[in-house]
Amino acid sequence: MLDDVTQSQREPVKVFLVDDHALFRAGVRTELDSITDEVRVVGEAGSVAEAVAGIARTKPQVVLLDVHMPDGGGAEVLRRVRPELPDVVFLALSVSDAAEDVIAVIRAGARGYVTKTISSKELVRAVVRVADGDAVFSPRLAGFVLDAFADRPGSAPINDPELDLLTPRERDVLRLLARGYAYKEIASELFISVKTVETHVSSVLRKTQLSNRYELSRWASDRRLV
Amino acid sequence: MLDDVTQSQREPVKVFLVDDHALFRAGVRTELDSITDEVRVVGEAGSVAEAVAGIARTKPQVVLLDVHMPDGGGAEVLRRVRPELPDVVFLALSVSDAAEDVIAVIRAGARGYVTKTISSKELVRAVVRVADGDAVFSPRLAGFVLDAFADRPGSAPINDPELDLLTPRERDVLRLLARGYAYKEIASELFISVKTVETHVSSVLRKTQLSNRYELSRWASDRRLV
DNA sequence: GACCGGATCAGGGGTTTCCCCGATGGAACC
DNA sequence: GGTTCCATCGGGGAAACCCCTGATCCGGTC
Repeated sequence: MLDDVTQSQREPVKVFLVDDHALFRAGVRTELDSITDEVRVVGEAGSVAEAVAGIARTKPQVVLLDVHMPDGGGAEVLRRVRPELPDVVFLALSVSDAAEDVIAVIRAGARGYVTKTISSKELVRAVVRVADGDAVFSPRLAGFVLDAFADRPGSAPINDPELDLLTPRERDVLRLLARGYAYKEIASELFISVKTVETHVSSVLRKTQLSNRYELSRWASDRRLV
Repeated sequence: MLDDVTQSQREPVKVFLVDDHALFRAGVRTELDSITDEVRVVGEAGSVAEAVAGIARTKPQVVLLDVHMPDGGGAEVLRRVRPELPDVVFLALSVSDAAEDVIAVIRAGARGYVTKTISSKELVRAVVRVADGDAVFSPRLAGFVLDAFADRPGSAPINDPELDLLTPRERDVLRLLARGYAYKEIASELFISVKTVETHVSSVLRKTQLSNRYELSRWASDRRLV
């Protein structure tokens, strides 16, 4: 926020664009390249796989990253690129202003999150700032991260739309499941049959949109259910 | 960052100062009250106890909070005030730019952290922004929070006798396993066959004395391998 | 050169998980 | 008195997981 460094004195910041809409990429590229020489677009990609390869090849300083893409989220790109290239800075650029999207991509290592309502000029400024090591967020979005980071003051295990959907019995099962119990063990613990356990697990998986009990285990521990 | 709301149109933001140096408080109060009518200082305190009482009495929107005080840190004020007055916003204002100070006070619920090198004008702007629900950090400081929040990829996983027993490849497999990847996914990620994945998992289970991959998942996340 | 450990792969077999389907009894709500 | 939701149970099947054994190749070490 307070950096008055004279940008014109240095090399342009090398930027890589990741977004599954070619038209959007073209727009951003044109805007960034035309309005300033502070940034320079060195490559772009329309999928996770392309992004991983393209970033490794072009070695940008900053990656502008769409959060939702057909073959995986922006977080996936982060997870695959960061181990190899820890110095690349990621700035999420998304239509979504949902807290869970922001948190997920920041948790994966992005250093900022701006929505696509941003103007070209502001985007340039945001790119330069993250390249300088600053964090950049659209208004309100930083609060999501801080809330998630802060110790909730007594405010209990966390409330979530998905969590509210679960019935009491489903939570019982989930608690044990997350602790590593096998279905059979859960069954004997709760005095119900394995089949009933399966039914509950199925419901939980469906309601949480997760695909297996391993993710469920992590999901539950994120929510302090264990 | 992008809010162009006309401040002059609304009520001044009510600010409470907490700092153990009376002279510093006087300076801030004079500056804030003189240079603008966007903010108004409604009270001040030189200790944690005074702060808790004063904030409850004056009901400010924003509290400027020193991090280090004789009878407890700023985090202590936060912990005691927030349960009663959840709508009060805290902005840390400190000489320290140490990561642990920043993290501690943000974890306690502060919505920003600026150092005392800030100018009066910038401080006013920072106060207004946090009152608007934005997060405000001096340059570089936000990065500390994001780093602490992000899943750490390289940064010092815990060491353990069992962990030392694992071969590098076994750790690769374990990392993905703990993230909820299926064997098949791990195989394609690491360019090995499912059978090899099974072998590695078996070795890890044997070495860690655990009985299945769910326990393994929790074990790994306890050790920050994920 | 022999030995050992790490990494890779494979076969075979048993267990567990997951996902369809359907069913019953009870409570709550209109 | 029907409808809806919850909790319970089951069959059948596909996929994934776990374990055991055995095998090859490679890079160190003694």
